Amino acid sequence: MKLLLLEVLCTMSEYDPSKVEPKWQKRWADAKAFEANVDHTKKKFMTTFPIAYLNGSIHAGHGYTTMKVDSYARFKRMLGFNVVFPQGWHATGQPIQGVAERLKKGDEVQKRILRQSGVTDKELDKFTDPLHISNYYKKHAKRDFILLGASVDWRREFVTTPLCPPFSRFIEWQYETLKKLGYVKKGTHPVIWCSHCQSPTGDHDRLKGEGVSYSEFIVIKFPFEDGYLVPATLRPETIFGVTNMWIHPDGDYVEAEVDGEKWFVSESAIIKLMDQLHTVKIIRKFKGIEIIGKSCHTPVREEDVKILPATFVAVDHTTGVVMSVPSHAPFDYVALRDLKNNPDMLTKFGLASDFADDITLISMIKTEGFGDHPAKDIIEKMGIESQDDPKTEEATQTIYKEEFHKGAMRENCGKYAGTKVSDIKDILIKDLEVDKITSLLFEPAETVICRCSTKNHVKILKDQWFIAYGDAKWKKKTMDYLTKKMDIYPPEARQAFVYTINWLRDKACARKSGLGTPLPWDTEWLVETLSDSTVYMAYYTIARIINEKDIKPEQLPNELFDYLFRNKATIEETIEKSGLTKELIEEMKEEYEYFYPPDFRASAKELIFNHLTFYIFQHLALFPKNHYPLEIEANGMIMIESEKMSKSGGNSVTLKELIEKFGADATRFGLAYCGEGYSDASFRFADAEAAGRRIRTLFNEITTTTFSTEEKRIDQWIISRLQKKIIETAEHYQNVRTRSAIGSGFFDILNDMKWYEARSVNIKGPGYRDALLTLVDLLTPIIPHFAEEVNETVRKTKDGFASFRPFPKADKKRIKNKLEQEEQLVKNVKEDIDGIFNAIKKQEKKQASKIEVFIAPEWMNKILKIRRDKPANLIKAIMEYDDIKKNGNKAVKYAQKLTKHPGIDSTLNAKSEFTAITDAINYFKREYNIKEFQVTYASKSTHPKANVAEPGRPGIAIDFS
RNA sequence: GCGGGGAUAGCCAAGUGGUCUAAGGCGCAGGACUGAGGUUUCUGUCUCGUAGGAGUUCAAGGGUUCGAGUCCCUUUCCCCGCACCA
Repeated sequence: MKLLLLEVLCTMSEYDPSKVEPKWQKRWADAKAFEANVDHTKKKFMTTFPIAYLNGSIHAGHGYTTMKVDSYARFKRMLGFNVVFPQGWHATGQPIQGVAERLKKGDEVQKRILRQSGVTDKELDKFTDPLHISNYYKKHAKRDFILLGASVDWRREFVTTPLCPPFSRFIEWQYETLKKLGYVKKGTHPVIWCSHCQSPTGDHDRLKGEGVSYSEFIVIKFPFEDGYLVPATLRPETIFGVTNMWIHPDGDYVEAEVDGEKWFVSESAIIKLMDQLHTVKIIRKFKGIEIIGKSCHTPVREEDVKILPATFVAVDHTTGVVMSVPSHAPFDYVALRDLKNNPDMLTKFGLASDFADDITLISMIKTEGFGDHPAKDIIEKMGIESQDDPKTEEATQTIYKEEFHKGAMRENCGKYAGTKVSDIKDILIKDLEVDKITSLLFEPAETVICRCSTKNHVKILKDQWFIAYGDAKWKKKTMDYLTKKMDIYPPEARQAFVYTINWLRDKACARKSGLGTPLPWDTEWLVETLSDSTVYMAYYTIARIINEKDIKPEQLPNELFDYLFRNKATIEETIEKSGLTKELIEEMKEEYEYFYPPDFRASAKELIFNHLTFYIFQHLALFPKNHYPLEIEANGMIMIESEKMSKSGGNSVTLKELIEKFGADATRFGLAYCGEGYSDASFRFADAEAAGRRIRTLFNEITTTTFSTEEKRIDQWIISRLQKKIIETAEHYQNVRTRSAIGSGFFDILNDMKWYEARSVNIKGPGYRDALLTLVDLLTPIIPHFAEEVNETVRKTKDGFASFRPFPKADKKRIKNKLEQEEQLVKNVKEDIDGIFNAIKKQEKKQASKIEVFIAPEWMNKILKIRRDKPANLIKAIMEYDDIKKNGNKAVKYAQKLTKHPGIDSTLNAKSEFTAITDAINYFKREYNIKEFQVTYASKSTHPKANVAEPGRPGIAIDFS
């Protein structure tokens, strides 16, 4: 029977998130609580989270950023704003097709990822259809947002690409407008290219060379026979130190007609030259050995140099011809030394054994810390024996770095003498170009091998469509707007925006494969992912009407968008072209004018370098000034238990898994608490679990505690503290610092409540009740389901949601600094007593019989007060007062201590200290289980401990019986 | 390589010169409660210490200062971006 009662009690008080949370999610939906409509009596607030990509489940990372957005949205709602938080989906590009294709091939990793997101084996073969994939993930993603309790207005949903034809129309309008404004134009662009697959090789398509980009090599034309021998180099300035040329004796070379000139290059260079927009015709093929021993002519220095054999020459790299600068290039030095030391390497090719002997090193760069011939020095120092030694590469890097940063051109470099190496490249290239001595050749910085195992080269794509992010005026406008008008959270992220705006060049905005909206004027091209996701937030404002009225793409002509978003077309034209009623069009216009621009947008920080910056650029190009975006938050990545999350690595955690395990509120708490600001966050399961426990016990406490109505001193104290916490917490929310908001709005208040309990035993008064309920309000943006439940069961609110309660307002009149200081003094005294007890070894610790506390004499407070006026000489200043002077040595010592430690201070006077401690006598008696606790003015006692009393730090004497 | 951000105790993290004592959370240990477990709560959690003390610590090394986790320099390591890819 007793057991039964206990169980009943348990179930009664048990807070069960798995029942409470769905209940409130349903009620919010039924009441259309988060559906925001135009309401001119209220200020609007539009907040957005990037459209989620539909190639996988919503995971913890989405959850992390979503919590920044949702808690901010909920905070603003409590401040009285008419908040709209729309959400759409992203399907543009290759990845969704990629999933389908990998699945067709039976890829096991892909199958595992799909199974993890809840796909049964039976359904698996449907996922070979991209459309099915995006629909599937869309459905699940929306469900996950709802399960988390995100306060989204779902009427404004859409998906990119022709999967949602009205949205495609919006993109068509966007790009036609950008083109009209001159921001979209045609151009060429180099890409890493696979000649076998006939397509650019993206990072994910590479067997080798992930993340490798291309470098610009300078091809220099050395007159040779009736044409040119053309080495390619990254260091054109070393042309002043060229002593000979290197050719691989066994290499396949060709004589070819390149843009009307005759070039001698490796056979493998031909395809690169052709793909880099040169006209090329092969005349004949030959082996390298054929021209070894001949001479060519150096441009600039105007001398003949010999062509010599070298095995280190990589024939398939650049042009397969290398100019030799043995003074500064380790490979060249070693190769030359080899030839001189082994005459048979020369005689083998029919050359005289002393053929290379007359070649002397030419030093042409002076670098601090190096001799005349840095290559020679480093080779000898590192003990490199031959040109095939791998250390030679390392030596090359070292010299290149040093010379580039610290080196300057020597006197033998003509008009360039004295120029820094780091500056010369651009100057020299310009000069050489004028004389038509050079040409550009792009080559991957490191070897790139395609999945099809073909070695890749660089191809320059023609007729590419670009967005002119490199446009100087557009950049300046964007930069000005960013620096003058935008709020960026956290502040560190601003640097990244500035950097990105400066660095951006024209960006290719269309591709030929994947999903996407075709460019209206050139339909074989599809607008690519990062380009169709820049201003879609404007579409949210009209999406509700388009969805509800089922408006067809043909009813959305450019004139409509021009009228709505740019004030360009007239209403009459718009009605005529769209066939929509005036009423409907004006309704759309009103929605847009009311809700736009997005006030707030949050995303992971890596998107600053593309998406978030494009977002600013394009808004400035397309929309009127009053509709430019306002605040951006960029957060770090989320890690799980300090490990990077990776889908293929198998430690990816879906949002749904978290919610099933901990409940929505505990998950929200965990996500909000695991990080903030620019550095990476780490989600910890233990934290989410602890949050769940705290929520349950908090609920029990709220529902079961009876409060007294008598307001005591400690109630005033906690209320005073509370006002400060309200101010702090509101500030943290405003700065999107969810972790700090939980710190001040939850943990700090909880600690104050603990102290309150310790001080007042079993009585919980109005202050405690205030703290408890205010805490719930402060946390409503983080744990809304809980807040709703409290609102209903405790506040007995019949209609209206906790989500719309006003955010607590601090009452500054209730802040009592003196009272707080007095309470702090009590805490300090407790800590000191604890310190004393701690210092006594446990086994010898006896029951204390009496504790006596000595309050420092008032003249010491006077010294503190005098010091606050910052006199030049404190000791001199205090001696002008007789009451201090008569304490002589003691006063001087205290003054000296204060000078040494400027931080020591206390503004309470002796009388306040006395009252405060006296008020806490019962507390101390209880805490230490003693009969006698006495407070005495130090001036009235001869006890030795009375002497150590200082303001803010009373003397303490403990008697043991 | 270039640009940006970092490195604080077992873990996460607050802390941009001043109470000679480095918040808070998690975890862990012990006590209380319980038949037990969980919850809750108290105490402890760098070292030494029978009177509130002493010493050592904030990636490493150096410097500035009466005083440095905090400012400066050097080094090492980590994260993000470097594009046509979402």
